[in-house]
Amino acid sequence: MAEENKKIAEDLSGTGNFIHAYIQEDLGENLSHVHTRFPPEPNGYLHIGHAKSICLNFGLAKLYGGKCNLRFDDTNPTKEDTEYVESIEEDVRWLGFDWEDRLFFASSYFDTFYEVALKLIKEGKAYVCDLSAEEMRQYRGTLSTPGKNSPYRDRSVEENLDLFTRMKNGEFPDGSHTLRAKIDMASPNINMRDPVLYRIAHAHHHKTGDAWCIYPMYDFAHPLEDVIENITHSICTMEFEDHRPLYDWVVENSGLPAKPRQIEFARLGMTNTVMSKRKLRALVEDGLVDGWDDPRMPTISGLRRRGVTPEAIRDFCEKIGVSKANSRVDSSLLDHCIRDDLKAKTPVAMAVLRPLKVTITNYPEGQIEFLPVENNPENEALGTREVPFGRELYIEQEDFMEVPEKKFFRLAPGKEVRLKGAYYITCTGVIKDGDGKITEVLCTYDPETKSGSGFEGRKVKGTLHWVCADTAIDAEVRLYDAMMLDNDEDPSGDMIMNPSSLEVLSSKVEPSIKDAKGGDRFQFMRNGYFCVDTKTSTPQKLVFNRIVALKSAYKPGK
RNA sequence: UGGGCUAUCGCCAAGCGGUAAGGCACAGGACUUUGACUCCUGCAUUCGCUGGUUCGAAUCCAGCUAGCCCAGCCA
Repeated sequence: MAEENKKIAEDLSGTGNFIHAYIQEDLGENLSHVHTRFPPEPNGYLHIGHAKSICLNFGLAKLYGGKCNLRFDDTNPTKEDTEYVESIEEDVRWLGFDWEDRLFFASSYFDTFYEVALKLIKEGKAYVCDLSAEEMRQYRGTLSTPGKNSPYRDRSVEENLDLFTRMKNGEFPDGSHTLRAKIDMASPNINMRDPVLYRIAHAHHHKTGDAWCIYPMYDFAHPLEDVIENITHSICTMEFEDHRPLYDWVVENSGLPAKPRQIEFARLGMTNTVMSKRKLRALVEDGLVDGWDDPRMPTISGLRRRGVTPEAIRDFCEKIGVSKANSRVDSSLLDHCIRDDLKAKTPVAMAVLRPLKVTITNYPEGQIEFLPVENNPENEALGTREVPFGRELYIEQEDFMEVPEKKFFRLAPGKEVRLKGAYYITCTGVIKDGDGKITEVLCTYDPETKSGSGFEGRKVKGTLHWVCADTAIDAEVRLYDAMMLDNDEDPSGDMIMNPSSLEVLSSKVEPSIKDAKGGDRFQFMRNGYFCVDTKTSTPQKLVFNRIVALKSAYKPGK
């Protein structure tokens, strides 16, 4: 086994982040396997920051031939709910990870936690404290001054055992007593100043019901959970770095054999969005977004509904790397990963987001012809389809300029462009309404230039997408922009919702996609990637979410 | 002002004493029936600062500076 481990370590030497170095160091010594865990508290929905942790934990386990558990850290019943455990399971599974038969709940270890607490009391390492929350804060001292011992610190083992048992039996009200570790009230690390191990909470737990009225604190429960599950590497975020001495203290004094190693990494920050559970919940509760799965949300469910693939998210998590430095990843990297994943596997269709009517004056009235168009030029396996063409069409409003600016090589009076898969057309005039607004563009087409005919007579600079007016179907298209804009904060320091984060359009799409189902993805040529909304789209009225726009080198007005 | 952590290109991020990987972004160019994709090219004589050790330092040492985290009976 040791040889195998060395082999793995050698194969991986030089790979990426600092965690590998730690693991390889451990593999070289006494570790015969790698066992990690993803331990969310079921008090909210998962977001892309959690995806980073999920990819890290499951990824490391897979890389080293080990295992990764899904464990709910449900030690605070007042904030948790089964709604969240269900959504978390769904999200982790959707992301493509498998915890097999290792789905655990901290709450199922409550008996063991209690036993360890008893052991600590008997060894004089824990005591029941009667200080109120306010008093305890006073006794704790400050960042720069030591705390002082609780007057209850030297109770006898017998008294502590009696009191703790009565706490468990429900004889005391919330807040009246706590069980504390006896460590060092003068420690420069505040976490070591006799931390609370258990508190009283007469609350209903989503798993254990009313069986308990005392609940363990994170600092006591988490290391024990890791020990019980034989976790070798307990990976968490940077803010727990100061807790590591306490983590090790609990492990050491638990009397249990496993010795997990806690490793901290920097949580994900991203531009133009917020990642804090508190702020995301506020957006949902204030009705600023359409729930946790609003397509603008950085939640896994929001990204899923928007049409982002798990592959793209995994690729993103790999590309951002893992380190201990505070960072804020540019959201354009996520956009890139999304496009990169979708470009070859998504069929292309034509949709005109903001329609402008075009009449081909020399094309026979009433005639419709079907033109073959490839579904994805990069992926022949996706085949071709027949797209109807007629005298009346729609093109994109932004593809026409009555007075073209320099470098505008789309349609303009007297200019010729290609209609994708169809013909060259030349603009011969415009029709305006009473306000001078252009309502229709008049063109002629050249039959000789038919797509696929091999016409080489002349080149044209622009190729436009279009849709046949008679056969087009109406669709609602939702364009999303950044949910939050960086540097746009209110006085409280919170970011403000971007007022143009959602734009709803009445669009025209080609008839070939009329049977699209919720979750189906398309590239709308020259526009971006879109996904049929799973919540609101109906066969009568298709609704598309824009997943991400295409890149564009065209800079209007430049 | 106590303790912990971090500092390498606009944004991420490798690097672990032998003379600055990669990705994103950006800028040019080629190609193009998507101004997309793809392909080229460019993009840190320099690693928070200052000293020191060394033939040689982003890497070692010392001192400074800046940012983040910790005073929940939250996780």
